[in-house]
Amino acid sequence: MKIATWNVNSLKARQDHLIRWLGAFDPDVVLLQELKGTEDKFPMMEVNAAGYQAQVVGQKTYNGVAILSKTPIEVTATRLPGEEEDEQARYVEGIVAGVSGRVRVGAIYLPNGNPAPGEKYDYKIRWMRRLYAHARNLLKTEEAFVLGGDYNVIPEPQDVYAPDQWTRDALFLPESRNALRHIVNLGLTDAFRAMNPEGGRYSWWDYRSGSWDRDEGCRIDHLLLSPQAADTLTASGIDKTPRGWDKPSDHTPVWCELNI
DNA sequence: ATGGTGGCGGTGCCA
Repeated sequence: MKIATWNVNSLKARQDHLIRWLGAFDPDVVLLQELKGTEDKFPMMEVNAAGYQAQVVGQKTYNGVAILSKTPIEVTATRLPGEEEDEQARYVEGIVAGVSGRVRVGAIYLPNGNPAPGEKYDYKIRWMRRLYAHARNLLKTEEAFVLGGDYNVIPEPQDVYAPDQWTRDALFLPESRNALRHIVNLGLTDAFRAMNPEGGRYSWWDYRSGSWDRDEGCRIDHLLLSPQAADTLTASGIDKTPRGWDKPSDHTPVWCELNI
């Protein structure tokens, strides 16, 4: 089972890229972020025609997440628990069936948090604490799950070009990295890092300053696996192809393969 | 050096 995550930076602007990439890469499950539209704007007919069912949590202009799957999706959550007044569309979770078992998948769009310090950074850290609590609860099920998405956190210096330029950024502040490590230390596996020990591999490149052409990016899109999912991990990678297409998203898909 | 680019929506906000 191939599971991928991709921040498309507007599905309206990236619909053709999504359909093209689904056909080329043939994933079983895709976790999408930054749809930047409400549910009624989702191109359900085109996604269905490509062979996928979809569960969408949308929002006007900002955020928006979705799960795409070749097999039916049993939705288990449409928001991250822990802050009832949080209206931002940043989480959707469901259970999908594989050949030999089932896996729970969560699509995550973690707050950017800039500028830091400030209200937006406080929201980011609160959101990460909520994710920690939710992951801890999910682990009690002792089932296979994948929490994947745009985490907006650079885990280590080897995951960013010129880390010294990012020391004041919300994506690389010690408190952000500590909060992510706290979540991983519950017993989760960063799929890409587990299968690719080398640094200098990125999932996002700024539109500005020729970052893509210079390969100056950072790795902020992650697939975190429960122990039961990690036990079935056979491969993981970053598909840089769509980032090189005309009018691309600034992110490119990160994927893992599970024997489920 | 405080920009640089892109999406949304039709102005500034967000990333």
